Amino acid sequence: MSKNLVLQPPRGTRDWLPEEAYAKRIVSEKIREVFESYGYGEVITPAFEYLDLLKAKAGEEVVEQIYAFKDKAGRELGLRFEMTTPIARIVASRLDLAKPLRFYYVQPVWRYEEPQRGRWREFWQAGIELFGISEPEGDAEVVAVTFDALKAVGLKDFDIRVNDRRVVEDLVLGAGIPGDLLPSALRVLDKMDKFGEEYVVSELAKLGLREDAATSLLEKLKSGSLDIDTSTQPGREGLRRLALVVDTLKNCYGINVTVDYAIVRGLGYYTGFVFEVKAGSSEGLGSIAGGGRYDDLVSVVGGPKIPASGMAIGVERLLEALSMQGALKLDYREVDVCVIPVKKTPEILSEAVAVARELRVAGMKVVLEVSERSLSKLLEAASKRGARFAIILGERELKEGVVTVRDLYLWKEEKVARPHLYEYIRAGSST
RNA sequence: GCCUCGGUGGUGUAGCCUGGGAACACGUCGGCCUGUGGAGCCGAAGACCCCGGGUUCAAAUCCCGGCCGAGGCCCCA
Repeated sequence: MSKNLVLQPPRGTRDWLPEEAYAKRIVSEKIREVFESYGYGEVITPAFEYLDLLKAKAGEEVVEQIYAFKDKAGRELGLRFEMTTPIARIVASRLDLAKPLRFYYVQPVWRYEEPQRGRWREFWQAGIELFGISEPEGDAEVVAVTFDALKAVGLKDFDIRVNDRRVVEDLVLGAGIPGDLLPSALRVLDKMDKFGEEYVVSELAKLGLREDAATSLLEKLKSGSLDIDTSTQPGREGLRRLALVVDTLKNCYGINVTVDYAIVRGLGYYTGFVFEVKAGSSEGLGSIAGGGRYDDLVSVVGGPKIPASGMAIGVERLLEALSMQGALKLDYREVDVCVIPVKKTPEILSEAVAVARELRVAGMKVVLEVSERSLSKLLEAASKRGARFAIILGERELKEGVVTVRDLYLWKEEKVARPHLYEYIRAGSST
């Protein structure tokens, strides 16, 4: 063994110890239940894909974040940086599957970025994709699933912000910004919350927008009103659909969302509706979840044009937000019962194994203590590990056909006849 | 790509400014106590103070370079 090995996990990755892994699993399971309750089915795809596929519809910036490599046969591959493109591949290639399709996943993805709070190079996404529904009601369903999933895990005061790209684009172009500067303008507008109106106006001036035009543009954007003037056909369409999504959510699902024209979202494949979720009291974490409509992706990947809408929850961010809110209360216990043979004679040991097996079969977590330490040390260890009971087994017990059950919480112990052991422990566990 | 901070036993830290004995907590192991004192007390093991160079009689400490990490900007889950 070399002494020089780096024992930390690589930058941007992490280990999950039992308690953390448990929290992640519980949260993931609650999310899955919500996804499945809406009729979504799980899909699992490879960690790596052909590089060309991943590049197909990603912005240039995202392409640079792909972990790319060649396999031994020279194939150009890359680790998936999100799940939507791989799933679009499935949909594009499996035209035999009847639409609409409802898929979900809980999987790790990889991006070569500079790590920060809530930003990892390997992270988990839990998301859904809805293919074959072009109506705004599909977008509303996606938002509703997101809402229910976040509620199910106990996230408090989160805010869902919705937008349609075409509306902002319409307004920005209408204000007089040339088409080629649109991306820069959108980026500037996104800074509204962070740097304030004055900053945005001055930045827009650099893009050639007069101050009064910029101010009136900001007025419209800030209003979050669905009753604004649009100048283009796509803009009108976007506005109409956005209003429908908001209405459906409010009137049918009872979910209130905020219209925020600054939400644009980075991934290049969104074609209209977009949304984002941020949680209260989790500043600096970025968005917990996000999604939108991507009607072109399946065709870009080589399939027919199939409308689609989807979203992803950042599992690590969700966990961190939950723990910041103090909403991550889990009763984690690794061990329920510790079986301690006093001496390791064959008779005692086989009785200990039998006792442990009996309780394990009944669904309890049982450690059979086999290390050579004094009884008091072993009791101490069992207690620290969080076990509720210690079962002490030696010659005396064997002779009498009983076991000594020590309640490590109540500091009591009692001899219990073998046939009543499980009953005794089960009764004690629930107090 | 830019910026800030950091790297000291297994883990988390103090010490660094104002250079000279490497400390504390937890953890581990043991003794008091070879079938029940989970507490407590006592003890032990465990660190070439990230690497390399420089300054100095003397460097964990000051200086330079590198490597690694955590955050911020950008962007994003």
